[in-house]
Amino acid sequence: MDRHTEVTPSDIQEMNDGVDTWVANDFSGTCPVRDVLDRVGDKWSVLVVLRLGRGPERFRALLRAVAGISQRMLTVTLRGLERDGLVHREVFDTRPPSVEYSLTPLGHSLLGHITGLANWAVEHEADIAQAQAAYSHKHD
Amino acid sequence: MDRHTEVTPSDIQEMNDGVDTWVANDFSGTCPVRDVLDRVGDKWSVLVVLRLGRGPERFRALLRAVAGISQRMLTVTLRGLERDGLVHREVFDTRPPSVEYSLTPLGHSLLGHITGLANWAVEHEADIAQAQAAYSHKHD
DNA sequence: CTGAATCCCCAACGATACTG
DNA sequence: CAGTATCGTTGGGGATTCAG
Repeated sequence: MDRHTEVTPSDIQEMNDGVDTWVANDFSGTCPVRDVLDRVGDKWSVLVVLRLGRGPERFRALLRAVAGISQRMLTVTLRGLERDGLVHREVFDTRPPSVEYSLTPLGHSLLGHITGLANWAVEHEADIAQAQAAYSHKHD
Repeated sequence: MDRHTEVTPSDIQEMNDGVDTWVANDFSGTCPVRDVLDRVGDKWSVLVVLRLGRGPERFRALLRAVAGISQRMLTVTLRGLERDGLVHREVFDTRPPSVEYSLTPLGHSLLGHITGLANWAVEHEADIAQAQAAYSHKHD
């Protein structure tokens, strides 16, 4: 099996301990998962991508749609996503100016996975709350 | 469609703008996705869960396995995951003491999704780098 | 070996005000 | 409307030390 091609759960189970280099190792170099996490793992990127998964949207609409995000952070987040090629920015020369953001094909390819995460979050909301309660109980 | 049951990409496309409350909205309450992000969206949780997806592992082994994590952060991260019911902690009364960490069923259910993310990261490593290069070029 | 406690710093983030 | 600029805060997390 060649690394940097595909990683399935079963592959992971099969990998040997000796020279595994795909993730979570102290190899000298960079870990692609670490990179993505540093990038998309911030406070807002996932929520913005998730929202744009519904379709293109303008700045102000996004600002209203994403709960709690500030104007500044929306700008910063969108710039980051644009820079990484996940989001496309299109300026319409109107008055007043309007800018539309949309997912690129790359962004869409990510959307599927984080949608899965979102589903998981909704589905297991209760389980986590319950686990927390049990934990608190065990530790006074 | 009832919220808090299942969210598929197609569902997302179909949702109306009026009273959508599943995510990324300024509704008065809590967003499950926001919650999970605050929890698992930290610097290390995903990598630790990913690693434990390969099988149970002891503290010291995890410390070596997860690139760059400090002793303190491994402890903190594991506590958080344990508290949320994603990780099980088992103490063996030996000398010296040994503690084994493993994924709970809930943790395994999450594993699938973040493995998908890991795959995506590996697969699109190059695309992102290329997008970044193009972006830097366009903006001097 | 596992892990708690302490100290400290910096980068991420929020609020606000200003511009084209 | 869509940003940019500036400032202040905070808490995440790294290094280190101590303990069972």
